[in-house]
Amino acid sequence: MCSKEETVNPSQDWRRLLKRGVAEIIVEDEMVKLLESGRPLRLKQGFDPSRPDIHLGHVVGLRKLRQFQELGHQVILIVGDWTAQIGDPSGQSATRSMLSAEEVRANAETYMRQFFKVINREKTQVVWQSEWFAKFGLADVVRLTSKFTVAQFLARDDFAKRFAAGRPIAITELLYPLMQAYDSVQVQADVEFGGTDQKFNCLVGRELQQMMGQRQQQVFLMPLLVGTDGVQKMSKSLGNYIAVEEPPDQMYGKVMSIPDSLMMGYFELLTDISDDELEEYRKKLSEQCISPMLLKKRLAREIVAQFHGEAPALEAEAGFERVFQKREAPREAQEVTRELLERLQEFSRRGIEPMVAMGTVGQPPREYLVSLSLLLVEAGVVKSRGEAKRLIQQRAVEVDDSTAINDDCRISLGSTIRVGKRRFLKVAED
RNA sequence: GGAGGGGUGGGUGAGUGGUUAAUACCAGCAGACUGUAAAUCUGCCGCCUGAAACGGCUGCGCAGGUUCGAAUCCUGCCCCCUCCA
Repeated sequence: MCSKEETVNPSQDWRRLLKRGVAEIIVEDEMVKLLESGRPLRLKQGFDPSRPDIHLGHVVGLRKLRQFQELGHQVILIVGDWTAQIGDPSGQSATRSMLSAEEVRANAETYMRQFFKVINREKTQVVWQSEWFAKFGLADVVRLTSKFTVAQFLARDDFAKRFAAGRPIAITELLYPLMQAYDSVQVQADVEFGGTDQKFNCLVGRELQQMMGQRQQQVFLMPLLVGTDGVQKMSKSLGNYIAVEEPPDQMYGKVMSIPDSLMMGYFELLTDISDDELEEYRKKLSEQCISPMLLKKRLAREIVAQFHGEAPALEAEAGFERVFQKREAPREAQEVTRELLERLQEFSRRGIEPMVAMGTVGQPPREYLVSLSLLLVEAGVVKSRGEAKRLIQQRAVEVDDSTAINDDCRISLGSTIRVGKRRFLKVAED
């Protein structure tokens, strides 16, 4: 590298954006030329409103978009209200059911609320696919499809695999990349952003643009974030995701639960920590002169702060330390009311002497004999009574720091009940 | 139009009349160990009653039927897949 590039120079800022946390740029040279031209670029990002939840996996790409925005480029957000009806075929086998117009609208709103937590709304243009596809006729469809062959589409990895395995590929699924490509034509995209699994679709966009006499868009592919399980890509259907709208303490906890091996990747893709610092951490980790746990706490803090702010992030950290490191009860827990206890006591009395430990005569009691399993079910922490009983048997339930041995249990006002590691109930004081 | 295969618990997938609430694996939950990491070990993993159960209920696409007894047999229906044309 020449020394010129190391100086802080606004016109060079974008060079960094092409390096960090990027899986592939097609075509990189052209991308560089575009950026050098100094013209504000039209950055296309589409989404499918059949699944409106944004998680950290999506955030990887959104952060990149945001960074380009900050250099003055324009984001075009495409609401895939038509492709939503087809269902995203990438990797998955299931054909999704069609959504009603209202559902799509509601999903789109939910999506955008989350989207703009990362993306600057001012520099974003939102367009709906129906703006052009609603006018599409069969003739248009024929024209569009006639430009491509089945063989071309079978080149796509997941189609090829399914075809080879004799598994079904719906015709509408073949339409999906075409529609996405046509979006690029409509909005005259300069760059399309997506995860590496979007490569094929984005490339179809390039081809179609060329056929329609437009300049080809560049394709910016982001690595897929590995989910909390440490194995598969983060996705809602696999349940290994951290959602953008997750409350601070949960978000913090989920980050803490990722395997150490993912930590540096998360730092790289999801935080602004400098490359130098990243390098330093990497080194220290491999030399074992930094505690992975402390480093991960920093990661969790950084991530939570991005979505909830500094103060809530620190609070989440304090809560985490309290509950999981010191094993104390959380500050706030779901409350069990006295009414519930009274009701349960009636229920479980069954011939046992009506009274156990009461308060002063004439005063309401401070302690109740209840069925613990029933209490857990009624409070909604556990699905069934059987499950609750199993948990008790497995010594997973604690009442005021002592393990509950059997189902019949004395519960006092103000008691804390813990189920497993993370479920808590607090009995009302009065 | 023809031939064949299949629909089983969150997923994959055994089971072809009775110790089958249903093998196994994955996921999940809990305990031990810990850093809510990894690895490891152990237990659980339909619902209800119960201290517990070899107690009851529901359950193998849907609806009926045969049988002392059916996920397993019969009838009808719905859905899916493959191959040939």
